[in-house]
Amino acid sequence: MDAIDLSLVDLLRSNARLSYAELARQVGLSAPAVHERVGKLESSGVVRGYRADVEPEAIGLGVTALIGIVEDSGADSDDMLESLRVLPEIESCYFMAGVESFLLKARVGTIAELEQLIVRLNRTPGVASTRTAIALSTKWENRPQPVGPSPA
Amino acid sequence: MDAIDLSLVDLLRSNARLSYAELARQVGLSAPAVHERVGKLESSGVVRGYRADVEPEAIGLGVTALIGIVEDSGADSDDMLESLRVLPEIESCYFMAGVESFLLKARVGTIAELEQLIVRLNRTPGVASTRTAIALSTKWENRPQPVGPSPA
DNA sequence: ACTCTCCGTGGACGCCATCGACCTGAGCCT
DNA sequence: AGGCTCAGGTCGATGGCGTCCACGGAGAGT
Repeated sequence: MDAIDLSLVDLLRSNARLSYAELARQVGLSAPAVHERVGKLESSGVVRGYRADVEPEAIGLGVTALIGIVEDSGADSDDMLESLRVLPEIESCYFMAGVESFLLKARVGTIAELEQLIVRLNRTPGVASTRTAIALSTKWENRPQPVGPSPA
Repeated sequence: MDAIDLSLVDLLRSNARLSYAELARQVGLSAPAVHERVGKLESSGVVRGYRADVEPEAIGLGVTALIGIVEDSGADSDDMLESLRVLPEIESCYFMAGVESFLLKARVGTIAELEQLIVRLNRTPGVASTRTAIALSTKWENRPQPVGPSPA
């Protein structure tokens, strides 16, 4: 993980479809060298994948909610995690410090679907209670913060 | 936005570096047709960009926090938004229903940096108070939920 | 029926991805 | 010091891909 790797990561975080040739020009190496470096970043797990960033409303996911979950005392967090993992609406899942053990970001199409999701969550073994906050609008999301040296 | 567009979006959400040729094979069109469709999805704003999904710890961003912000009565939300937007640590920003007008997801390297961020936030005009919850671990994040027809 | 438009196909051409062979410098052992 | 070894780079070649263009068919409107 040297400065060139950081630059590559930065470049790919801002545009994952850059060609190896273009990456090579940006960092001052040859295309095969960049190809090998990116391959290593992928297989070492630094780069987990490449995602298109899609306007959620356009694909029928206009409702965003953040849901805190309080666990039953004595509940098994791992079992709960498995129950949460199978719910596709839960896009993100954080294990938190505080009363609420988990915080979920969920995305659904309608308020009715959100209601169903909350009901399902409250029925899940180990869940003592949930607290839902609805996002009225998303100002921005997953903005990549530059981390490398300032653009080489 | 027909079924083929949805498939393309799904494919690109799970792997943004698929070639047009490969996309074409998956959806049963020719490469130029796919090229044009994806171009339209981009220029119409359905596809906002392509991001590499990077392990945050690997780039020195090991601390994730969620911060709720209560606004001063009479504060101008737009001015506040501009103040928030310039803070690179704030990866996501939602305008919420409830007492806390904004919910931020911030990522920093150390607890000390988080402290600085919180201090800065509390000094920002229009901010009445903040409430910070620290994520002990991220179980998963930005998992794309399939939305199209089941894989054609 | 004619035509306009949209959206696709097929062909062509230059660039890119990717492989293999070779080069160079750092570190280390004898 | 000399030389081995390995990591990590460049260079060159080739097959596939991206992308431009001209062309064609289906459906709607007049």
